[in-house]
Amino acid sequence: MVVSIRDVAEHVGVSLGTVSNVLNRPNTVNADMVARVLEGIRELGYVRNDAARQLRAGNSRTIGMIVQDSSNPFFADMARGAEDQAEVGGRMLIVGNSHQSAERELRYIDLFEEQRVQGVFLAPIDDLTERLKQLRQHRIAPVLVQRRVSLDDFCSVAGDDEHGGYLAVKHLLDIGRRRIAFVGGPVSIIGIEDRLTGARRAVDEVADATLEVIDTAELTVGVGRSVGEQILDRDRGRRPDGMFTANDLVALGLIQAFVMSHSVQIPDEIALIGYDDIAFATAAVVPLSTIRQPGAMFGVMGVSLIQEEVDSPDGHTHRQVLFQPELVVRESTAGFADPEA
Amino acid sequence: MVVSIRDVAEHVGVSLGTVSNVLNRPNTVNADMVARVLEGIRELGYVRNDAARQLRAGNSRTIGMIVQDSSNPFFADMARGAEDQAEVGGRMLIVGNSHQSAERELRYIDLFEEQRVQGVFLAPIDDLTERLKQLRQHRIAPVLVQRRVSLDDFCSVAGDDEHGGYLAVKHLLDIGRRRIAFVGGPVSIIGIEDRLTGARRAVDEVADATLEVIDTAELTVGVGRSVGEQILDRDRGRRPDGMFTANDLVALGLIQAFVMSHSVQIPDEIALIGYDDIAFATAAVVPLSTIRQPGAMFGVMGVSLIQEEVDSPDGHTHRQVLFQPELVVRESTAGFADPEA
DNA sequence: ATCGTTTCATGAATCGTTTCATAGAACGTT
DNA sequence: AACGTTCTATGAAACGATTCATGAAACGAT
Repeated sequence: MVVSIRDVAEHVGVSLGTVSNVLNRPNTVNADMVARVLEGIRELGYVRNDAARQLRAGNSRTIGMIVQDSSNPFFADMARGAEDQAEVGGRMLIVGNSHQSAERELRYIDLFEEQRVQGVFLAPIDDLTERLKQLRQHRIAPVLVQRRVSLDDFCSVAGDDEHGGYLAVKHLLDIGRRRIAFVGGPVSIIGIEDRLTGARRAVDEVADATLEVIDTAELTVGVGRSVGEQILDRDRGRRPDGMFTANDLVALGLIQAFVMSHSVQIPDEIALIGYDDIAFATAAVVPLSTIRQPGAMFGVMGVSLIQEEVDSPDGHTHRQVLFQPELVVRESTAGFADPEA
Repeated sequence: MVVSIRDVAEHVGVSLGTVSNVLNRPNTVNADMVARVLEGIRELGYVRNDAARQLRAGNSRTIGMIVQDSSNPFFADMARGAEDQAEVGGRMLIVGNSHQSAERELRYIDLFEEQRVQGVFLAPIDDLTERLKQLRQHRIAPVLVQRRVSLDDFCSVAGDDEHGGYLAVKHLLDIGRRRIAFVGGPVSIIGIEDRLTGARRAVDEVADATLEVIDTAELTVGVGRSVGEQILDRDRGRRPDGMFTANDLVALGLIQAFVMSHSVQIPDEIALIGYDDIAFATAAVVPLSTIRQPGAMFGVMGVSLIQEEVDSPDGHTHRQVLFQPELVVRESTAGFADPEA
């Protein structure tokens, strides 16, 4: 019923080794023999059994990726970039979604290890240094999305979050805001802490500026909305006049809350800036200023680094690729002096 | 170097079959034997080789999914639902992105077939009936996202697009619009044609209503924006007063174009309604009316159907699950009489 | 005719697991 | 003590591919 390489061999009247050679090294086989075998393969509808191939060859052709939140367009962009790059190298990408659960993250790592993927690309929630080193014993190359790791052990891809945070708040200060609020958390999410650090540095440069930190459990539109309502409950004087959110989703939530209330003008009373520059930032009620990160490039580069390590396991030295973020000014902070002007 | 089940057996001093039993049928093994073996597994850092497991067992524990556009939040929702449901059954989901290329779609099908996935969940671009039937020879269950298929051959999941299209345009007519435009295409995308059919039916019910069809090559924000600009180029009298787009992304693009022009009031001059109810529809400049589809449920149900077929291959009869769409009214069509009032 | 090369097909061995028929041990019953 | 049951451990066989040492065939040169 199920056609194996042996069936093809018998059908064509050659040895099974020859069929394998046609599949894997056609140039070592006589041209018309190749043709005959391929014909046989077609006739019998043979499809290679990848499990057997992998068992014997010892390696798979897949790369595993773990994202923390697939409904965040930024991660979706990253995954797309990763997938495109994987395809270039003739590999497949398997994507797992951890939903920011450290447990699910570990489960996926186990799964990927059983599958003997060539590499794992992930933004770790917990500290996984030891676990990831174990992966190496199965010749699996881990690549991280993260800035500060024990640099020597892994390749990594990251945005300069500290600088991004600085840029964002510097911009708020430049347009005259002084009561700054940072909305974000938890610290486990990559780079959040750095963005806050950068924000703090910018605030410290201006004498009368203050920074309030509003901690959140996750970074979603819903969270943004509820933080927004919480702000609306305050007396006007006690509200921030400039808010920097750890990602665009939260900012979009804030915008919704403020606009629906009809009681806060953006950016007049509160200026807003997000992070990532997802596609929907432009389409918001009030188009959102933000710090742009090249999401797809993160993915492309992450997978490239895996491919580098896999293709030359010996002469490989780990690299840390850092992308520079970029300020994008839209209406949620505009109608004022250009920051550079 | 690499630890196999045999190494574990030797290390613990039992037979290799016993180790396998501990892994696969622990209840048939004496309790303290189980403990000793597990201890050995831990000590040696053994990780099961899934390729070997699969080769011998004959089946994989993965399900393949092919999405047409992973950056569309609707598909992202679907993928998330599919993944969650796969995990419930202890399976993994592999997601491939066809970017609406029939060729890439076929490549992924080949790949999935080589991997002997348990099922494939996809919204076919081309007619794949024959190819999908071939998959059955490898006991791979195909499940489609699509309404009209040769019903007997496959399970499928779909939204009632005809009804959805009807609801959308009926709503536009109810608020007094008569010059309706439908924006969407190509027909290859699931359900587009049906949405148009439904739209047409609604228009036909009203004597003085007209329907203009604006065909597009894809369904993205960018396309929406350029259609919007094209509308703006027309004399005011020749513009539609109600527009129905084949998905929310296009509608968001239209909104951007209209709002940026400062020359068209939504919904006063042109009322807009989209399709899918992606999360960002609420957060748009003008919150978008739309036809809601339960994206995650599509994914959950699709994978469930695969599991049904896999778990009882004999007594299986194919099912077609149809989800009813729902009208969601927001500001892009509101400020008028409630459709039901 | 002989020899050396080159080209190319062969098939046994192997990868690491699961399965299953077999048999030994332990226990209760007569 | 003999027998039947139940429980549990054993290890050879099989899954389907790839690899590689081997040798046959074809060819050209001497």
